[in-house]
Amino acid sequence: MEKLEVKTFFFAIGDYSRFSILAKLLEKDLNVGEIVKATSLEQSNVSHHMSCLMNCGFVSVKKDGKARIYSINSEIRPMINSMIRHIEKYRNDIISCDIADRSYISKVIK
Amino acid sequence: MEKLEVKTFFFAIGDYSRFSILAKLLEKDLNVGEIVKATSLEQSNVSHHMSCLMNCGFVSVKKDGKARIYSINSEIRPMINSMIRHIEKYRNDIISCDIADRSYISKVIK
DNA sequence: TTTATATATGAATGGCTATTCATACATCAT
DNA sequence: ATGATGTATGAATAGCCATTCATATATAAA
Repeated sequence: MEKLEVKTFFFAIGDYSRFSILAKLLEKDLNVGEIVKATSLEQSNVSHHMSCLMNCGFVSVKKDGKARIYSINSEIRPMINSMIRHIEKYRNDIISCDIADRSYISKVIK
Repeated sequence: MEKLEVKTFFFAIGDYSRFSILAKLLEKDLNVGEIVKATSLEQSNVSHHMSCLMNCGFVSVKKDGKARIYSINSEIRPMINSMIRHIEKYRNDIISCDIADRSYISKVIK
């Protein structure tokens, strides 16, 4: 396990917006407009994120008229599910951590 | 699953240095000096990371003379293991992703 | 007490990168 | 064709945060 794959893995999946998109896609396939509504992200921003998720092999896409329908790749479903379960189970522990660096995060959370 | 816990979770675990430390701690408990050797990080840097991992509940510490021996908390062992397995299994897919953003990463990897 | 070793803490900063803005491209309807 | 709608792309930037440097604290040995 070397630096490149670990950094790339967390770069792709460790961003809140991208992880949220993957979580939504666990439930059902969505086109870009639907992802925009589901996440409250801007359209161009969503497209950038989808480009990242596509190229890292986390999602697939198919055309449907003007729309592009994205679906999560089945191989990563268990991984995402286990991360979500972990975050939900240890929610309180995670939130209660009180490190200096957390101030960085707090500033960003609206 | 809300923004704060997701961001905090990935903030703590999604950093390569911290993830590497956790991976080392899966094998055996280590004091700071041993972590320094195992990861080639600087001592003060390791201490900063341990502070983060402590406060987020990922590791525990006990004194042993001048040394502080850190151990990974058993609840997160399965999670870290599954992440490592995933990264190793899909190593080629992860590495072969060719997104614009990857240039950010490539610059950093030595 | 003095010195040495192990670890922690505080401040500063350089560079990564999510987001935004502007615009281009693709498809469909009229 | 022309307009409308859905999506992608390129460039710019603001600010997060890992790392480094300097220093403090803690413990042990002499």
